[in-house]
Amino acid sequence: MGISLRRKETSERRRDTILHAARTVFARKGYAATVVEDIAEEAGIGKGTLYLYFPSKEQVYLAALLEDARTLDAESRGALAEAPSWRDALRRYVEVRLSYFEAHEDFLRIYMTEFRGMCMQGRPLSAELYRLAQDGEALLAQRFAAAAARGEMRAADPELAALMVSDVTRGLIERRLRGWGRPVSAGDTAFAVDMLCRALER
Amino acid sequence: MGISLRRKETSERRRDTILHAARTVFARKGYAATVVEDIAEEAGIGKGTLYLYFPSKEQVYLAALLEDARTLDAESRGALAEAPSWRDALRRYVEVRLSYFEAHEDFLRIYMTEFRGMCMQGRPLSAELYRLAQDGEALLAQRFAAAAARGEMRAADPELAALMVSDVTRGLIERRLRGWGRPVSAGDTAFAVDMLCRALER
DNA sequence: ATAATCAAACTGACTGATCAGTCATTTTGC
DNA sequence: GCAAAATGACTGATCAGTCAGTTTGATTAT
Repeated sequence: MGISLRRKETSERRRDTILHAARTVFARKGYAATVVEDIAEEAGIGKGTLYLYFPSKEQVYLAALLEDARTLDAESRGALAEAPSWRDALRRYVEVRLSYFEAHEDFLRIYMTEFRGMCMQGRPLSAELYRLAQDGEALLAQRFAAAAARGEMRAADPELAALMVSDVTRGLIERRLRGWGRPVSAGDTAFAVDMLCRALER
Repeated sequence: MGISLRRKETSERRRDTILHAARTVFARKGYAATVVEDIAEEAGIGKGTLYLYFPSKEQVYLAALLEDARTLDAESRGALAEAPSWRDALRRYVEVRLSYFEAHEDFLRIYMTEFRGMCMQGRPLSAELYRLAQDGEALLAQRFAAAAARGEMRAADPELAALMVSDVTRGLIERRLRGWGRPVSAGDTAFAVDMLCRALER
């Protein structure tokens, strides 16, 4: 019993090690160019061992994404819960996402590049990932709807408003990543938030 | 001479056939999953023949994108040139891009999925494609700057404003493509344009 | 304390499949 | 009759996933 527990611990730690390595390598080389052995090497284990923890390359990839997606979702929820007004909610939403992606550039890089592409290829990948990807927007939409109902902001289509906020945020993030085009500064973020607030003002 | 001219004509037509086929197949299966033979088959030629017209799979891919990117750029320019006010420019910009992508879903699918991913992988692909991808936004930014200088709209950062318009447009397009999430209607587009105008009003 | 045992964990050489690009040969149409 | 165009079988490289063999370390026997 004590034994099996210790076993479980080290086994989970190893799983994490693999996921961490996978994020690093996938982020650096992209999904297609990453070879499973690269991940194993980065994790300091043999290729065969990796397959004891995950059934396929794709599952490693999705698991790496999922973990981060869950954390980001939790942080988004926290930020929105604390926001007193819809303006605060909007600002926090943008800020929390920008800072999360800044602190987890690996995740960002993977998410932005391949996952979205895979999504659009229509391949059914992970129901939970799809859900998490939408939950952030849905949460913001709820806040907007409540505020609109209270007459605090423009009443038209809170859902689409949330989607717009989300799109602008994604734009800010992507532009920070991309090697070309205008890099986005902190001031730009404030400006974008301000513009979005204006658009939604009563 | 007459001969070489006719040769040139058919040769260019064949090139176009290949590009057309490539768009279809890349759009359906994605870059990685597409096999060069698929493209050749779709074009009704042998694989070897394809390599007489293009040096590599990647170059076929980029050429297919480039052609559409040029057309889209031209249409965007036309639309913006005719717009009397900055509001019209904004609306037309969104509309022309949405309708272009709607009429060329293949292009859209390729562009949205793989090209942007490749960009973010930092691989140097095609200077002209990079330029074209930015030109649309730059043009809109110019219009905004001129309008702002004339005091017709809010004077703050026309460039970032154009980026935001571009991001929202992209969001509308992507949501129309993706199999999940809220599908975007024509009314949504009008709403988004309206919101963006409000954000930029004096 | 030390050795023997054994199952679970680990490993990396191997396999089968895939595919970009080539080139010796065939076809076309002038 | 011939040069340009077209072809598709072939090659070499790559890689996901497997599995026969090795290591580890906990447990039991001496």
